[in-house]
Amino acid sequence: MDKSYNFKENEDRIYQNWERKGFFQPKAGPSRADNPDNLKLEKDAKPYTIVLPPPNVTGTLHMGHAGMLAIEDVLIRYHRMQGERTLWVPGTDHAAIATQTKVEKIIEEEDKTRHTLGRKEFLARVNKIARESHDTIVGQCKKMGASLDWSREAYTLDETRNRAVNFVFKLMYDDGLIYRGERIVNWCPRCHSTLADDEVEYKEQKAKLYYFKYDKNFPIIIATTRPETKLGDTAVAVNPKDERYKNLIGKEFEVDFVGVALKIKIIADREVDMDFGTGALGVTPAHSAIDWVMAENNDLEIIKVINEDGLIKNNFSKYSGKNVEEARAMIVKNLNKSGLMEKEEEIDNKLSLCYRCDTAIEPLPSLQWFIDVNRKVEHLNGKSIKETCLEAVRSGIFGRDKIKIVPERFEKNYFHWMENLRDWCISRQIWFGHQVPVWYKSTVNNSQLTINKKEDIYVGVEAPEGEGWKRDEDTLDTWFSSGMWTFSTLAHSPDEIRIENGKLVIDSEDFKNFHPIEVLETGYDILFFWVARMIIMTTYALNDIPFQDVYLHGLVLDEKGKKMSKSKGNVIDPLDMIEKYGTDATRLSLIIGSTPGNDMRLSEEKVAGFRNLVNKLWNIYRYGIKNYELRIKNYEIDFDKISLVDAWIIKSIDDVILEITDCLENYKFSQAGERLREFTRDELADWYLETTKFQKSKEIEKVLGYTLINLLRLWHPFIPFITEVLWKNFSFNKQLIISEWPKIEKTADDKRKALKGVKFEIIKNAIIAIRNARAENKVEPSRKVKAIIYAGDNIGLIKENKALIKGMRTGIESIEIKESGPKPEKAIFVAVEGIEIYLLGAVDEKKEKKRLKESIERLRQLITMTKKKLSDKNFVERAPGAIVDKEKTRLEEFGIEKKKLEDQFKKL
RNA sequence: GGACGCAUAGCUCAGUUGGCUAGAGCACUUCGUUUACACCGAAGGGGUCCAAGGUUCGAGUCCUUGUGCGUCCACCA
Repeated sequence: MDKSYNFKENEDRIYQNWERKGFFQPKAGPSRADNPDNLKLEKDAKPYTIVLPPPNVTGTLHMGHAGMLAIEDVLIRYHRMQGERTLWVPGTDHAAIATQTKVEKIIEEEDKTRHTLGRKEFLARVNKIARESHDTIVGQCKKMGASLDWSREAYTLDETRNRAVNFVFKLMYDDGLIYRGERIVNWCPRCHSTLADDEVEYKEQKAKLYYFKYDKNFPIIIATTRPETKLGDTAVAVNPKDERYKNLIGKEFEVDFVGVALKIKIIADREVDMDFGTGALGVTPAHSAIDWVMAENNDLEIIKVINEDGLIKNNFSKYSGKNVEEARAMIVKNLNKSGLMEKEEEIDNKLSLCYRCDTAIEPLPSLQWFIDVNRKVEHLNGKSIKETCLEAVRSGIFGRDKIKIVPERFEKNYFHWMENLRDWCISRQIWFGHQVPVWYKSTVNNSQLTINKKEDIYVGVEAPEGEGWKRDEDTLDTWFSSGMWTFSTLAHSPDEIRIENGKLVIDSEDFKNFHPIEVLETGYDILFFWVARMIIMTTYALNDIPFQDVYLHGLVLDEKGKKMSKSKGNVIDPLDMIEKYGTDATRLSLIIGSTPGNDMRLSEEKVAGFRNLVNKLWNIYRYGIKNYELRIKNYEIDFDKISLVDAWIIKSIDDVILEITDCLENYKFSQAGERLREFTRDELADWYLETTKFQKSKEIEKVLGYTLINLLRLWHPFIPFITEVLWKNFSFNKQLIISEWPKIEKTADDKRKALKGVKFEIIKNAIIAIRNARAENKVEPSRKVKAIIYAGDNIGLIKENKALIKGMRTGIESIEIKESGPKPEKAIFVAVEGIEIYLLGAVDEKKEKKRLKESIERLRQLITMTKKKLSDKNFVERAPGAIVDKEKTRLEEFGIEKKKLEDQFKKL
């Protein structure tokens, strides 16, 4: 064995071996110990499912993905070892807008646009790039050691998923949930496309705020930065509390605004800020989202002023055909000329820009498809989507427990978002994605702004029969399809998806076995985008929840706390880290120190640190194998033959098994990793292994073997590769990945139960005391010294382990042990002779006294409190009997403990 | 403007329902190369747990207010 662990020799090889043997499939597990090649789990084994949040096929995986893979793989490997039928479904997301934009940028360099290429050829280009990206992503997942079941891989835009999308769309349409309506969208006049809200970029700039009246007879001065849109005003809104305008509310005026006739109604709206401008807002329903809502509430006429090229539409006299800047200049000029302009003021303004071309966004009304979140439907037991989704997390629904979000505080965010949810716009004017499954009679132009007659629209899974139908050119919001991810991935061909009695049916074994999934592990940044959408889609389509738990991880930031991005050049590539430090170290660096919902800073030093830890583990085994025969048939320990240190380490690993199991059951990955690190280095390597160099125990092979095999099992979910390599040193014919998770037997014999593990601490204390004594007095290392230990009651213990104390880096040549000395009896005292100083205490008398005093005081307080509690009628009446009994028991225990401490104190 | 979060050692962070002397990693100081490991070992220094007030026998932990920082949502007509 080499001095250092060579991960490069092992990782790819082992991954291929696992995959080839089918260990990533749900049938693999520890239940068939005798025949590892014929894996089969009992049918009644509990299923455990995670679906991988599908990475976008826009490029390569970053550290955030790596962290996600590491955490999910820990869960999957742990549950696999628990004997559950474990399934982790891989897949990728077509990420409609992101992918299309990326490809548009590429073809832009060839001086082409998607329009010059045409839909078919453009999509071919997109698909090619998506496929390349997909292959890279799959390779990266494998490098991370992720035990994903590749035989079940899915894609959000493949045929099976498309089938599910079309069916659910149709179901919702038939239920009246999906409707077509107008809404203000962010329109880029240059790209000729709508933009999602998060694709709009804001730029701080100075802008002019113009104060003017529409005409001489109009009573109110309004303020605006965009006079050209005022050609489409149909109202002026004021705050209902505003005394200045109160008496005008409800009145209507006919005005001549720079040569264009307008009808203006004065309306009241609480949204209006009384302190901005004149406190009066010219309402332009067609070109402002807020105004649109006001128009809906007040039943105002909608006049469109600007067209899709950013030009003023027809019928606006001389302004028609001008672009917005020209029109603005003309109107400002006219207002000045006619004396209607009151003043111009410079203000700070945020300009909305297209993130692609920096063109100013034009808010325009456009015909879109929506999902009504407030309509009550029979399919949801007469409730609305909103109500259902709130209930699913608040109290549970469809007979399931409530969906638990970890960390809990995000439940508040979820409720807040869901309560304020508006109808979900699901159509997008891009080509890459699930095309809306709607056809129109060819006599109707679907980009027009009129709503079609009902008989001219066909909604279905396949194209309609007959001539003259033309499909809607729009595609669906990417979250519409990824919202179905937990169940759509469990179908493996389009035939398995159908509608029955107005409900979606997934007719596959996998769906029956694995839905709903156990936990959705994803980033908190997509709680609303994705997690909420999954709850919407699943509760509606299946009348079930998509998942029981949601675990939200944080973002992986660079060491300065900044988001990693290519433009900043601060990206740490997971593949680089794997190449340099190995997958195991990379995984640990992402798990330890990462707590749910909190961002994490990552540096290369951190990864290097964990490489060192992995190497430590390697050397622990190297030592063990070199010095002991560990390939033995059984590791049953004869408790009569073990030494004090053996008992200590057995007790310790047993405790660790319980702790790690508890941590993993409760999503405390970081804590589990830290505890394992502590045990591995501080307890096993630094103490137990050191003692084996000096102690003679007959059972040492079994004890060491028992400790090591359990340690490997506990570490395996975190660092799968090195643990699998080391596992070979033991006499198991089953690979570690499908071995049992360690358990502490309930039927353990009395001797095991009696293991306290604390006595060795006394020896440890003596050794540490001697080391300290030497260090503090700066003894030359070569100087040979003699130690005298006053051991008190522990004299037997110390005597038995004299050799150990001498050997454990104490630098002591000889030891004399005395029962009593010049100091009190209970404590151990160490004296180092042969040098100037004479005596040092292992236990500081002053400190000890203080500690005892404080402990006694605390117990006194506890007793007071408990007595008070028990005498409180309210408490006794309110608390169940068990709690009252518990309090009584505690009171007794406190009393005994207090007495003990008081005795100790007296002796001091 | 609305909501949520964070503030603990020089740095990065743990600290589960209030309860042993507030912990870890890195960094720092001193010592050490004894055949598992220099990708190493031993010992050590360093904290008014942001401030003020409150609840409690007891607060890093719960409540209120303030300060600083961050994130998300809405958005300035």
